[in-house]
Amino acid sequence: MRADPSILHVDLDAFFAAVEQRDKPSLRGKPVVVGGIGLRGVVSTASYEARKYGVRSAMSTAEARSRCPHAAYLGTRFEVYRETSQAVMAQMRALSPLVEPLSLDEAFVDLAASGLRDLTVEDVEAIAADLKAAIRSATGGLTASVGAGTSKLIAKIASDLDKPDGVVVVPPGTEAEFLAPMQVTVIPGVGPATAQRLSMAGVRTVADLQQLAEDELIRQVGSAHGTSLHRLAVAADDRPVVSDRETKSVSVEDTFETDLIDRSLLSAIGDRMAHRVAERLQKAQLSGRTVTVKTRMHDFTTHTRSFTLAGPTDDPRVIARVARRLLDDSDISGGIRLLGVGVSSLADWIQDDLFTESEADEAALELVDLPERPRERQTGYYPGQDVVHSTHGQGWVWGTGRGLVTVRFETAETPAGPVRTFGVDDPELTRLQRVDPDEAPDASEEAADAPASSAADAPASSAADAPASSAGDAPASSVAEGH
DNA sequence: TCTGGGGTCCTAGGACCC
DNA sequence: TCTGGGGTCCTAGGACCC
Repeated sequence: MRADPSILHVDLDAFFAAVEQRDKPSLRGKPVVVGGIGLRGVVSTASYEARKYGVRSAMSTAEARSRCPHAAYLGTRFEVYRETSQAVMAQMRALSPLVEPLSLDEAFVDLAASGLRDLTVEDVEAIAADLKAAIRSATGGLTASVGAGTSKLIAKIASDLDKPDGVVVVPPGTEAEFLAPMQVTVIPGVGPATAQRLSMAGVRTVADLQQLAEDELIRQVGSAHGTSLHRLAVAADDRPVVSDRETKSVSVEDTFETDLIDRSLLSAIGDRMAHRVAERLQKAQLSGRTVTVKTRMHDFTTHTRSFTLAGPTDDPRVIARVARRLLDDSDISGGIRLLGVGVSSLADWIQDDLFTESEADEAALELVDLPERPRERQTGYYPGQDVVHSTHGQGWVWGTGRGLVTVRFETAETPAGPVRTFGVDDPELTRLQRVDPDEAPDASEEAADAPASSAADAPASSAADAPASSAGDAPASSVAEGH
């Protein structure tokens, strides 16, 4: 823990609504609500005038309308908010090179990184006032609230205490007593579920939390959360300010005005979402291995289905086909209110780097053209030279056409003895690679051990639990086009 | 008046490997 | 005929944040 209050938390006041009021003078001084304006919309930001009527973030727009019918209801204009946010972040970076944005309207600034030493409370108050003025002039009049202290936790909580347009600097050494009288929910990470559990243990304020033994806390809320809460309760927080945090996932989702039940319509929507995700991956020079489809039922229960590819991709067709298959595996009877497509397990290099541009890989791997494309859930035994090195947890990558498929081998017991079978598991990859069977020792063993058997008479049983293939509707050759 | 869209992190079970 | 423990990866779900 540092000795001076050199961590700032800057929070723009009612950001989206303030930008709208800045750009439309007629809205100034009036209640403004920004967010989803459709039937199922929710409020992103309410101006302070609208908050007087009880309108809050995350409230359904329908409820907001009933509380404040005369407010202006506006959809979001993210491009404008992003632009304005960048202007604000630039002001912070002029103050210190170490700025950690948390969202468009919030960031930590570490003053220690700019070489400032032995800052007093008064020093920091002056710096905060200057920063607020700089933000105001750079944004055409937006106000910010600033909190400062010896840690992120204290700075973050402090910025909330004098909103809007305030500055609160917590003197070093007073942190634990500063927190003690507050509700536990002021600690970021303590939401309704955790608060409920804590309250059952008699904990409502941070002072209560300070009294609770760590092992008891861990029993209530789990290991990771318990350990960190036990420390945060006494303001023990040495988390550094980190700029440039890595993106972990990219996703697109949409809530429909009415629940949708038509599979072909949902598939088409999923395709478009996959393309938007791919576009954003490409723009960010990212690619990922895990494709996830999210569905939300009429009763708001939410399900995810995911599939991890052998290698990362940013190809819209690959993402779309995996998503389509995952959606096919999802229960949508009764209709769904939301569909989402996401990609995670991100790499900061793209598929082509791995599969076609790596000299080292070229030596061991070669593209293989095979005469037939896979039939759906094809089963059978194939000799060693067609079995290629596994890049997937289970099974083998085996080539067909110009696509790359992952097949899962399993042993099925038949009256004639054990037979190796496989299910086409993943026709979504875009490259076929083959290695010398000698370099895939398990593969050649399989080839030597398994009795020969044609595709026709091998049982499909064990292949049936592999995810359904969409090879039938997607010739593998088309998958590879464009590479 | 029902509950957005974009994320992050954690947990838990099963498979698999050593 | 029984019995390990640890580590990693994958999948699904949940809490939380702005």
